[in-house]
Amino acid sequence: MPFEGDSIKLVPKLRQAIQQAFLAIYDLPLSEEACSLQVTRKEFQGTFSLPVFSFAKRCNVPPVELATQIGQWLQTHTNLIASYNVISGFLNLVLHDAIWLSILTAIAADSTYGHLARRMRHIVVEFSSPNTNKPQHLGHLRNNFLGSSLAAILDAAGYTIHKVNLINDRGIHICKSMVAYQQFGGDETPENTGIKGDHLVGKYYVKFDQVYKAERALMEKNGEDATVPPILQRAQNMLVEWEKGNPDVVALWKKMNGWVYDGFNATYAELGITFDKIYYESEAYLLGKTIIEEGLDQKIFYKREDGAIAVDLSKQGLGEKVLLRKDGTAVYITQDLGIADLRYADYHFDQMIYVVGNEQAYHFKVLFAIMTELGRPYASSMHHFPYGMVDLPDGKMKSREGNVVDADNLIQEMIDTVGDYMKTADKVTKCSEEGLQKLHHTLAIGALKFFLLRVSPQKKMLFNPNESIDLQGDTGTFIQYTYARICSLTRKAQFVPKVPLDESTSGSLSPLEQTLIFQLYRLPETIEEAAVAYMPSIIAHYALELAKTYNKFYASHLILRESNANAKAIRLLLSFCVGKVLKKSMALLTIELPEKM
RNA sequence: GGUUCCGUAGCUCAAUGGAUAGAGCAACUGCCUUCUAAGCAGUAGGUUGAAGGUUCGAGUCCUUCCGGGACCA
Repeated sequence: MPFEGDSIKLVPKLRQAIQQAFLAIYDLPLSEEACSLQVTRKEFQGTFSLPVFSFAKRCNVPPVELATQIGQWLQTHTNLIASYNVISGFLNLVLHDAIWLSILTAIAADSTYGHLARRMRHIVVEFSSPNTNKPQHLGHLRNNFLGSSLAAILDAAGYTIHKVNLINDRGIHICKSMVAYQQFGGDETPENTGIKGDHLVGKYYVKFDQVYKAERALMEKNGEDATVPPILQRAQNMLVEWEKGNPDVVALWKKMNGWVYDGFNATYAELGITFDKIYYESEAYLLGKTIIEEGLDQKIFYKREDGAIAVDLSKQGLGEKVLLRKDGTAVYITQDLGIADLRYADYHFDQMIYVVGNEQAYHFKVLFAIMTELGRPYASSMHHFPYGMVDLPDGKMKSREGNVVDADNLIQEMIDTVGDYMKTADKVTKCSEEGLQKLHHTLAIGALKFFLLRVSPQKKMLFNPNESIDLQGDTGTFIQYTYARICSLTRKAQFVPKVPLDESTSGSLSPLEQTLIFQLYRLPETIEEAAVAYMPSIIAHYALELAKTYNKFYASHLILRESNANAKAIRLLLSFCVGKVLKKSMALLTIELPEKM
């Protein structure tokens, strides 16, 4: 549990004390590792617990007796423990209030609390990576949020982060919407239709699929070979023309991609998603092709009889993988090879993280295996961060069939939901019309982000479009509300953090106050844990727990109206710190907190 | 067929190998003349997919099976 910036060194001190106790009483030397403390369950009194079963066995002393002796020793030989209790082999430790108060003041005084010591390591996080043939949907939202949150968490954990986006702007799927637009689009533009650019292009991607299916059905009915219907043939031809640089094709491609970028940028802006650099596959697929030449020269790759270039990864259990089609066009992985080299040249990263859905796990195993075969020094630094799909009640989303929860629509629906809720629940927030719009937006985006981030990344999750995302219970809104409450208190008290507290400030803390300070104390270790596990959900649950405890505290303690000046000062400072830590935690999830709501 | 991820309350999700498996939603009962009721307190809800194994202790680790998803042929 120890972490950088723990000025109190509470846990290390406790562990050392436990080591000393075992040595003094049982002449048993223990590593600090062995003295691992856990958090006391809330039904028992105490903060830290030491399970003594394994020690009892080694010392040949009954667990309860051993726990009692250690507890006794700690109480008399250290200034940390106020009391202890032993329940069936667990030694529960209650700390002195003075310890808690010194921790509280240390947290209040630490302007960078929640930032771990810098490590001289660069991490590139790639996320979002949309295709330019359709607008973004709910699945992209999970990706965007996971990627930006992971980047924020790793940044707080001390790494230097580079957020990059890789736009899939070329390839057969892009040609499909281009072909359909060419054939059916007339002179439609985002301007003359009023349709957002990415949605307009997406419309033709769906159109392509409809025509393709109709053509197939007709050919099958006529007993013809239906593997390549005319519209697909046109798309394949277009891809070849594009790679040749046919001016008309390139012009169309540029025009349609431009529309999509305008649309994407609007969505990113709405969500507060930013990147340090954007890569385009169209700029790297040729580099990928030169790497394929390199692999051929080194006999790592080979040319198949049908003319396709492939690599044999059967000894890694991955089978044969095609790297270049028989017509010479690049496949998905061709460009990833090029991009990898390009990015290493740009950043010399110590770690490269791909935030991509778990359905592409095989793809990344292959990519990393190839980079290893090619002897790239950074091959072992590349990691796939897989996350589960967002499913709908009736199954998977399918863009081609238009069966998707569109990101832009969902955002707007959430904003409307917030507005409706405030109207029907008669929530009045005193602010300008502009401020109200901003509030609706903050609450809507916050609820959406939290909904998607509180679930463990690797698990698939379910979204029911018929039920709007809750604004009550374990939600982002709950945390935003808690924060707004705290701001209201500190505003009314005209509170300015005063650290250290007056010498006279002491007094006993309630169990809830102790718990709150302990939870505040756990922020850095929680960040560390989330960074190691790549799990924003850990931060989400931490923030929820903190907000829950605070609301219990708020309901059961007087703060502004407390007559005891010491207690009031402590509770205000505690509230201030909870607000500060909530804000920091939510920032790690890229969620904003309103000061009033 | 092979690889891999998952399976916990009616639903959505938690639980560094630790104590009586926890929250929220939905249902029900209380609490606003007092610091924001988007809140708080309470009731009810479980054979952690199944069976073995490892050990002081398994939802968690191992094996097999069942069920679901994804990927690779």
